[in-house]
Amino acid sequence: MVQRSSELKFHSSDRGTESLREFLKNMDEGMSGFCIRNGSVRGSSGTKCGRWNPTTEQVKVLTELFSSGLRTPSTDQIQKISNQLSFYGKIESKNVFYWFQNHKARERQKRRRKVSSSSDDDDDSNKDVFRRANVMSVNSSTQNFAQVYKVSEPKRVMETLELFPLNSFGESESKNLRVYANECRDNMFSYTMREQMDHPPLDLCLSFM
Amino acid sequence: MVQRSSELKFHSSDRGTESLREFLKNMDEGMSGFCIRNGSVRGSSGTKCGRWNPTTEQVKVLTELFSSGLRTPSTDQIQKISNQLSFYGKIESKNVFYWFQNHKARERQKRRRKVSSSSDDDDDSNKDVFRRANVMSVNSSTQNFAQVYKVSEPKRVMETLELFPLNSFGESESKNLRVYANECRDNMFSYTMREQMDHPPLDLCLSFM
DNA sequence: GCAAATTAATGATTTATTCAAG
DNA sequence: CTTGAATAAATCATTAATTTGC
Repeated sequence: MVQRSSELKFHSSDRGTESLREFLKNMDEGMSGFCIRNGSVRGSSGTKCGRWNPTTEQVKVLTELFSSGLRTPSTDQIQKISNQLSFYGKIESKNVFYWFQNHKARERQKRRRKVSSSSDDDDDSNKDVFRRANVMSVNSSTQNFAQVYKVSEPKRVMETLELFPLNSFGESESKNLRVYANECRDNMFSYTMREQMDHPPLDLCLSFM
Repeated sequence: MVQRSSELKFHSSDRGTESLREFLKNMDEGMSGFCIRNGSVRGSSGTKCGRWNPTTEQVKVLTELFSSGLRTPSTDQIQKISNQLSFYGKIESKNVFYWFQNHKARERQKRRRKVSSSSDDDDDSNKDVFRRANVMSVNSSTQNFAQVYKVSEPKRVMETLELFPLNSFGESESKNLRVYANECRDNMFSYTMREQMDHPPLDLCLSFM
C-alpha cells in the first residue's frame, strides 16, 4: 500500500508568495522519501513495536491513580508516572496519556450505558481542559518522536508523583509559581523491587494535604 | 480487564487553557524565550500571552498550503512551516497545527451547510491520501501534539523545510536526542477543586519501595 | 491439546463540539 | 462574529481472549 500522494499542487500563480514556494519546494523534497510504517513487520523482533501492551503492574498503578481521582494528569505527572512505570516495562508518556484518556472515556461510557441516573457523574471536565493539553506525546508511527520521548523520559529522576497539586490557580497566579516545592523530596523512592508480584511492588501513598 | 471506576466529578467551570500554550512555547521557543508560563494571566503580568494572531502573510501561506492539498501536516512539516512563518511574525508550532485542524473542519462544515452538492471535490480529499501516505501524521489529539512538541522538539532546529523526513524509525533511537532538560519541570498546576469532588484533593505520592 | 477463526478489549487517531479571546 | 484553542466523542486498529474443528 504505497501511497504517495504528492498532490501538492499549488496554483503557481506567483504573487508575492516566495515563502510558499519555498515551502512547497521543501515539501516536495520531503515527500520524496517517506518511509513510514512498512505495513507488515509484525511479530518480529522488538524494533517494530506494535502498540503498547501494559503489564499487570502498570495497569494496576494506573488504575489506582485513576481511582484516586487522577483523571487528566499534567504533562509532568505523566512524565513521572511514565518514569515510574517504566520500571515494570516498556512504556512511554503517550501511553500514559492515552490510557487516562481512554479509561476515563470508557468509564463514563460504561456508566452511561448502565444507568443514566446519576446526572452527570464523572466529568471532570474542568481539569481535563486544564491540563490535558500538556500531556502526552504522539508517537507518530514514524517520527522519531518516540525516540525523543524516550530520551526525555529516562533522564528524569524519579521523584514522588505529586498529583493534584492543590492550590487553586486563578488567583495567586503570581507570575512564577514555579514552586519547586517537591524538589526537596526527590528521591524517596527506593525501588525495592520485589520478585513477587503478588503484592504490588510499589506503594501508593496518598497523602492528603 | 477489570477496570476500576471511580469517577470523580468535577464540574468546574474554569478551563485553563494555558497549559498547551505553555508547553508548545517551550518547544519552539527554545530561542525565542517569551512569556514564561503565565497560566491564566488574568491580571496580566508582564508577558501576556494572548492567542496567536496570524499576520496576513502567515494566513496567506497557510491557506495556500491548505488549498494545495496539505491537510494534516506531519510534525516535522508543522515545525518547518512554523519556522518559516515565524519570519512574518510570532508564531508557534501549535498555531500551525491548530490552524490546519480548524481550517479543515470549518471548510468541511461550511461546505456541508452550504450545499451538499459539490460533494467533496475540495482539496480535502487528496489530503487524505497525503496524510495517509505518511503515517507520521501529526495526529495525536491536540494535546499530544503539544506534548510532543514540548518534549521532543525543543532541540531540533530546522532551517530548511524538510517535509517528510525519511527516517526509519524503529532502530536505535539512542541517537543523540538532546535530552533537553527542562529544569523547571516541576511547575505545579493547580486544579480548581470543587467541593463535591469524590476524591479529596490529594497529593498522590507514588513511591516505589 | 493447539492453532486457525472469531470475538472482546483497549491502545491510538480522527472528527465534532465547545469555549472564549479579540 | 470570527477563529484560535482544547477537549470529548467517535472511530480505527491491533492485540489478548475465547471458541471451535481437528
